[in-house]
Amino acid sequence: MMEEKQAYKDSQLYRIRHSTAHIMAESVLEKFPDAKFAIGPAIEDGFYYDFDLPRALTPDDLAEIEKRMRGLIQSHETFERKEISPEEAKEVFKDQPYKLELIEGLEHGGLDEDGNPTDEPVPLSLYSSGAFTDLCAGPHVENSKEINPQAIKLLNIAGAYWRGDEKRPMLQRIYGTAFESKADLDDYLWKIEEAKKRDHRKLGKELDLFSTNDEVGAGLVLWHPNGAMIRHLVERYWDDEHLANGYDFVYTPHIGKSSLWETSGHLQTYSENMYAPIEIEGQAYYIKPMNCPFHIHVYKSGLRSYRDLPIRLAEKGTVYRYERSGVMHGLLRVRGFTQDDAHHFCREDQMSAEVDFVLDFSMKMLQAFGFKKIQAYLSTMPEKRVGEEDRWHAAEAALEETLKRMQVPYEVDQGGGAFYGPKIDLKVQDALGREWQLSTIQFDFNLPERFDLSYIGEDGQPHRPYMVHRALLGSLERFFGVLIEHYGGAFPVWLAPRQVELIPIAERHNDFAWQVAAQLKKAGLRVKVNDSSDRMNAKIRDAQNQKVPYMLVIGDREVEEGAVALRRRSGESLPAMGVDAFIALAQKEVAERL
RNA sequence: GCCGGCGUAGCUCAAUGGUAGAGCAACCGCCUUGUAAGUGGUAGGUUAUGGGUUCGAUUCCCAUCGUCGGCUCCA
Repeated sequence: MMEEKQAYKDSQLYRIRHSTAHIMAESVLEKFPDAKFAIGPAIEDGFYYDFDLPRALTPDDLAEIEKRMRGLIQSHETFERKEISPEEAKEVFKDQPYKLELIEGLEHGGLDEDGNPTDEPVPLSLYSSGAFTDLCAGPHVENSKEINPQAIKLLNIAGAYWRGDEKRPMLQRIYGTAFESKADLDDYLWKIEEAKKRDHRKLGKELDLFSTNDEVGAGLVLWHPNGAMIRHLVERYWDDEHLANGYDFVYTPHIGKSSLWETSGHLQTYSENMYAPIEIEGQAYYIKPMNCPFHIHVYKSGLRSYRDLPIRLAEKGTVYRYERSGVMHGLLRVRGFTQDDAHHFCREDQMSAEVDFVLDFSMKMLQAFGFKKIQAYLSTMPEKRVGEEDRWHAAEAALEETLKRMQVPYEVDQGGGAFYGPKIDLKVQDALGREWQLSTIQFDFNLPERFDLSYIGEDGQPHRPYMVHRALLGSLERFFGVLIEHYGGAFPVWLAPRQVELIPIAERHNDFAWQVAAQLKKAGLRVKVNDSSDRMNAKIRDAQNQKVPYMLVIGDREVEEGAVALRRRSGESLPAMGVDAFIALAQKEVAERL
């Protein structure tokens, strides 16, 4: 991954994108001579440039700028590099406050153009192309004729804080992209279109899976019967697997007294994300943003022996967190959600086996839902932290050794751990190659201290257990959103809310259809009979749009033979088969989770 | 929270400073059908909410709520 990023930075595509950003800035400056410009790097799928402009941009502006860019590209501008001193640079950019700030930073080895800290003063360079000169380290193309004017596209306008700091001015950011060929651009735009078709918010409506509602409140999800059926199936599988793997289930309340959250430290460090307290009988109660303190109290409810460990307490715990109004996004970022949470308590000598177990278990769980490509991220000890250093190192070693042993591809984020412990996050890749973080496995050196957790060791003395938080699916809401997009709404048979749609051709076939439906239901299949007076074609279209995996057409032939004619949602039609044969086929595919 | 856009029937969308229209869906019929939309009719809206400007606001202005694209945040 790291190598890939470096390779991209060295590539011609990167130079094309970065240079296209400059061309864009040139055309924006032509249109708004007083524009102040900030930074304009190439990014993963394109580029952007931030401007401080006298008025808000409109989509029409974008079209106009894009058109002008093509003209500039075709005028074959050369990109010329020049090294200069900070003093010269300040003179060149005397009317550009953002550039002056960058120069200051570079001069003193503060931050570079990407906002990364640099230790030493960086040599300054200018790149000039056409009428535009920018403070820029490059690299660029030599001439704009290397840019294909048919392979550029401006995508959208958005607000962005100067240097990502919400206390600084809000600038206007134009996102765009560029490719080497028109075909590559078209592929990319196709992928964006495809992603729109799979958008879980759109599919959630079309397939009647879930909704949110003004009156209920933002970020609070209503699961409709279809979505709730899928959730039920996910939960049922999750329950079975947990029970088979040494977990104990617990149920805990949704609110707890303020003293609980003081002990846990959440009131001191997490209150910004917590809902306001509920006062009753002179006590303040808080809605839980996390399940941990409750699980810890289950642990603490009795004296624990080293023989009792490991203890694995699991709960699909619903939590509420205040999220700022602008950050909610469908099911992926909400205010009320259910974590598939568990806390492991173990001895030091069990830690390695426990980490092995939980990583293996996570991977199997994710794979069961069709996510085959999984990438791990290991985050280690940060500067600001609690807990003894040797415990940190022991935990990090256990995590990393497990990743190696299980040959899971991983990246290390040095110093990226939470203040309370190191962690592994797992990201899955979906059908379009997008990454989504689902699982997290985190050590905690904070709460066991705060709640004074202990177990009695072989030596008769109390010892502090190691504690691990983990969520495998993350939250059921987020997981559902990712699942919808991964399958594009065409859920595998075992998860499809409706597995079979029976399609009688004429009214006289309805009775037989109902008989078949009864048989299928008995066999555990989820079935609907479409006995409306619609034409068969319309019924097929409807079932197809609802992405029902099996459509069973029933006409005179089928009634006579006691058979059904299977059409799959792939469009494949099979010759008529007996009802038992269909049940066997469906049950096999359900068992295989196809 | 911030910048910008948007909010009209269940859904997808149209229209206008003089109290709104289509397609699909729904409902009632007719048709009885062989692998992606048969057909006629009926009903459905305080144009998100609250305030303001105006003789008159759904349209213009303000606020609130929701939502979209980003930023920021993501213990």
